[in-house]
Formats: sequence, C-alpha cells, structure tokens
Amino acid sequence: MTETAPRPTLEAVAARAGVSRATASRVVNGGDGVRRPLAERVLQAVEELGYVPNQAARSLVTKRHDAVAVVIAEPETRVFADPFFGLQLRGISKELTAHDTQLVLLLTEGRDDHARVGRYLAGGHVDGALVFSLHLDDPLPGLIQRAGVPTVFGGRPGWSDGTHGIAYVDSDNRGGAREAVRHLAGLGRTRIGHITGALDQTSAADRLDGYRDVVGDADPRLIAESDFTPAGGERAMRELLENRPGLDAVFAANDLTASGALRVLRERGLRVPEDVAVVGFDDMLPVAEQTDPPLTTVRQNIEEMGRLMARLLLRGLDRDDPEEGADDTPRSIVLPTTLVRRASA
Amino acid sequence: MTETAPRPTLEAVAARAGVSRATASRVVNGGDGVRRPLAERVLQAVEELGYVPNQAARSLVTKRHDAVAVVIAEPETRVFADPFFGLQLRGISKELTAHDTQLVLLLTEGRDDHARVGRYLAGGHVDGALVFSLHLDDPLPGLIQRAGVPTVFGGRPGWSDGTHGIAYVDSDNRGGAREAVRHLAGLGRTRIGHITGALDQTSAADRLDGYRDVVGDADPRLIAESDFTPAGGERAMRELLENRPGLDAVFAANDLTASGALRVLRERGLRVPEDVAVVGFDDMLPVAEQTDPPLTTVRQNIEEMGRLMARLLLRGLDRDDPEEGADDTPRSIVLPTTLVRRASA
DNA sequence: GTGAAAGCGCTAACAA
DNA sequence: TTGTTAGCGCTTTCAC
Repeated sequence: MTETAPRPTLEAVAARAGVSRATASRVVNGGDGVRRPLAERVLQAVEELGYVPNQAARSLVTKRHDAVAVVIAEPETRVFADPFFGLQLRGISKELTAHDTQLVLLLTEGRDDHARVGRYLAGGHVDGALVFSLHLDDPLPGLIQRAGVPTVFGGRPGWSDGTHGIAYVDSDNRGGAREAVRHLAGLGRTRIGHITGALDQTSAADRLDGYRDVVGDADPRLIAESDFTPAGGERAMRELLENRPGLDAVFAANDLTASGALRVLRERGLRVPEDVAVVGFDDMLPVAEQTDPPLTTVRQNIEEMGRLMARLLLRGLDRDDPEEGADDTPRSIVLPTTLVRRASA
Repeated sequence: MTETAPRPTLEAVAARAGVSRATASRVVNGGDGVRRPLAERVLQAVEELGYVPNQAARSLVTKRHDAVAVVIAEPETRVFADPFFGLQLRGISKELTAHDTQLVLLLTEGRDDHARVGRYLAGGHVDGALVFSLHLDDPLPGLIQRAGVPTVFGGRPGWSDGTHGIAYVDSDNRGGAREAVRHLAGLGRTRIGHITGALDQTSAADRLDGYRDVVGDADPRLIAESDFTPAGGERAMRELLENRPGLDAVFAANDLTASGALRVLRERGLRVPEDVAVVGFDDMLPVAEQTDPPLTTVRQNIEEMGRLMARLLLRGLDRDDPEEGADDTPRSIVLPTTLVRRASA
C-alpha cells in the first residue's frame, strides 16, 4: 500500500511540448483543429510523462462522468446463485468498456439500501443507470425517476402506469413460453403443467401468459406457483404431482426450477421424458447441460441483453441535446428466444 | 432520459443558511467545531435544497475518491458460471457500503484488457483495488504494482518472489484439503484419488499439497489434473477410473468438478459413497446441495473473504500517514475452513 | 490554429 | 468558532 506518486498534470504536458494548456487539452481530447506537428509533440509529451487525465477535474467542468451505475436490487440469496446477473454484467461491461465508460456496481440488500441508492443516483455521480430485477412493489423506480438519471431497465418494468417512455431490454418471455409449450404439445402431450417463477416479476408473469396462450383455459391444478429457485421447483413439482397425478409434461419458468422438478420426478420413479417431458427457460448452460437428463429449454441471450442495455443507455447519453419530441431512438428492445432441444423433452 | 436539473451547490446552501461556504462545508463533513445553531441552520438548508456534495469537486481537492476498483481477471467462461465471484462481490459490497465507498467493477476479457485496467488504476481514479483470480503468469500484478495503487488480492498470489509485503485474503486451502482427505481415510478408504483444479492458481496447488500431506507419496495415477469445471471433472474422473480402477475415494478440488465426477461415477454404475466416496471443496450451496447424492465438502466462507478484503484495504487507506515500518496492520488473512458432511462421503 | 483567462464546486490554510 | 482566500486540474469561451 504505497502512497501514490504525484501524477503529471496537463500543465506539465503542455510545458514539455512547448504549447499552452489549452492546446494540450485539445490534443488529449481528440485533437480537432490542432496542426499536426504540434499535436505530435503533445502526444509525445503525454507518452513520456505517462500522463493520464484527472477525471475529477474533467468531470467538474464537463459535468460528465463517463461512468454508469448498475443497480442490482435482488435479495441476497438469489443474486449470483444464478449465473444470470454475471452474464448480464459481462455484456454490460464489454459495451461500456468499448465506450470508455466505467461501471459502478450498486448491490442492494433491502429496503434501507434503496434510500442509499436513490441518494447516490441523485447525487449526480454517474451519467446514467442500468437497473435490474425489479419487483412489482419496488420503490426503486420512483426514486430513480425523481433522481432524474437516464435509466434503462433490465426486464420489462411492471408498474401499473404502463411502460410509456421507459427504456428497457427484455427477452420475449411470452413468445418463448409459447414455443416451449407448443413443443410439448407437438410431442403429443396433453396434460401440460406449468411451474411459475416469482410472479411479482414480469418475466414470470409473461411466461405464465405464454403458457396460457397455448393451453387455453388451463386446469388451475396444472399451475403451481414458485419462485425461480431449485427448492421452489421441487416444492411445486410435488404439488403438481399431488394435484394432477396424470400430467405428462411440465414447462418450468426457468432452468433452476426445472432442475428441482427433475429431481422430484426421479425420486418418484418417473422417467423423463417418457413419463413426463420437461422444458425449462434460460438455457443457463451450467445448469441445463448438467441435469439428468440434459434440459430442453428456451434460450435467451443474456449477455446480449446486457450489452444492449448499455448501448441503449449510452446512445441516449450521446444525444447531447435531447430535444423533446424529436426522439427517434427506440426506447426499448425485446429480444427473440430460441428453443434448444436436449433430452428432457 | 431527462436532462438532470442543475443541482444546488454548497454556495447555495451557505447563502440560504446565512453562513460562509467554509462553515457549510464543515457541517456537511461532520460538523466539528461549528456551533449548534449554525450547524442546524446549515443542515436545514441542505435538507430543503436537497443538496448532495459534488464528488468530483471534492475529489479534486482531497485527492480521495471514496471508490475502490474490483478487478476480476478471469476468462469469460468461468466467471459467474460459478457463484464464487458473486458471493465475494456481495461481501465486498457490504463492507464498502458501510464505509460510504463505491465499487467500480473492472472485468477483463483477455490480454488487451490488462493494459486498460493498468491505465485505469494508474489514472488515480480510485483509492485502492481488490484483485481476483490471478494466474501464475498474469501480468496484472506487475501493472498494479507500477500503478502504485493500494491493493488487496483475493487468494494468495503465486509469483515467485514470495508474498512479502503483499496483502491478500485466502482460505486455508491446504488445511481444508487435509481435512477432506483425512475424512476419507477415516472412512477406511485406502485408494484416495485427487482431481486437481487449474494448477496455475495457488488455490489448486495448495489443495494438491494438502492432499499430498495426508496420503504421502501418492501413486501418480491417483492424481488427475483438471480445471475447476464440471466438464473437466468428468474428464478427470474417467482418467482416474481408467488408470486406477480400484480407487475407492476421490477428493475433488471444488464442487463443480466433483459434480462432474459424480456424473461419471453414476454413468459407470458405481455407487456413491459405497463404491467411491467423494468430497468436494467450496460448499457452493446451489451445487453441493443439489448433486445426487448431496456432496460432502469443505466449506469456505466466501462472502466473508470478500468482506475482509474490503476491510483490509479500507484500513490501509485510513492510515492517512502510512509511515514505513510503523506498520502493524496484518498484511494478510487466511480463513479457516470446515468440513460439511452430506451423503457423498 | 493557438493562447490567455475564467471558472467548474469544493476543501483547507490562514486570519480574524 | 467563523469567514476569506487560494487553488485542486481541467475545459472552454474569447481574443488574437
């Protein structure tokens, strides 16, 4: 833990290059309108001195921070138990890096933390925010709106006043669910159950809707509410088996849930897919490929979602003069899903 | 994406409270030596105006950023496939939050990124760095050292010149491995194999050492080199079974590897633990509890490791006058592990 | 095309 | 205890 050596300033670079600070600044920031020889001398001085701009000083005048916040508002347990967030982070990180923008990670642990996040966002420390995993009753969107920070949401936000003007990136959860259930139906299955995700999240609600789109007015006993976890999947599967012993297929709201369901099925001596076919959602590789049997599932390109969230945000940030009305940037993006066939259905 | 409204400055707060900017500043920063009534007026003005300090301006003069970089230098695939990093991030985030410090996440994708990270760290944008997942030949430590940023490593760094003066937090990998192997021996197993992790990481090397500590001069055919992944675990298990069909126990370098090994064992019709007992490492809940049979494993407190890394770093940062020599803060911490018995051994 | 100078919002001497 | 003042390092008019 050595003390940082005093770093060279732009002043030093200018002196060394024999130019004014203003010129040095111009070169460092792209060098428009500076004649070649001068520019080169500055660049060389930068090189020799190992000059790196002081971001604080720069922000102070530009009011830009070249940093965006990533807010993950998920109760302790689920975050990262599931590789989901990690993959999104990857995608986000790649895109931000390509635009020389830093990623400030804000993890929240509960209600108290919301205020902290709100304060931080309102504090104008970042140029924008990427927000994940909102639940229906989440106070965060309100705080963020009040903070007035440009924001892109991960997953369609679910509050009642609709999604007008809100930017988000999501997978086509409903369409993917339809495809999954149609696939099961195409296999000749007629009593197809559904294990839902946490229904206070739109992804779960949309998948349920997709299921209903295909099966029509489903027997309510064919639907078991769950929470996206393996343990929840086990519980739901038992419930389904109890209420509707004859079922011959299950569409689970995600792969983790499906893995729990598979375990229960095996424990009960039911063969997959012969007795009960199972389809998951996500195509979370470490899960879907490792289950026994490997899981047929609906793939969503999670990393791409992250990348697009970042891109959408940065694009909005770039329009330095965001004239009301003259706004033709798409506010939201819904990505297609694809069915990946493995052995479970 | 609304434009941020102009934010109130300290000047505005001071004016409203009828004091000087200096006094307002004092109050905002803890309020030492400001008389009650004045302080209260300032606080009220802050409240009314919704004032939040401009961090850029503050950093410019204090040279502190109240931000720490977390560098995860892991090839795309493994990060977050494994909940490991997520858990550490949690721990880190909690500790940093408690100290009003922001977490800047730096994910690297390959060699080129190292330079970027080096530049960022050298750029003096953060007060310190928390660095993970170094491999033996990693250029990052060098870059970081040159950047002169206070750093704490996650996991014992492995470069040749020893760990003198380097701060790190690690689990007692060697001791944990010993305990695992002793447990197997205590079960009466005599032909205990080991599936290693990626041996260019000290955690893997240390676990192998621990294994050797107990079995003595092991038959080399009892050791299969692997890489911490489930697929690697499968490969290694097959290799072990081929080279040493009579083995009756396996200690795998982590739970993911163990899960791969279990799959191969099942596929070969070998019963666990009757024919072959298996012990993992990590106690990664979503993995260890979900395998069939559930995994006996060595638990390390990953979140706590993260928390301690952050604490170590912040403590070093707090010593505003880091006198050489007069340094009694512990440089590194090695956390104990505990054996968790489940059904696999 | 280039330089001089003002000033972003804040903290920290120093004076009062 | 409080206020005055200088200046952190940079970008950006505005003259030249």
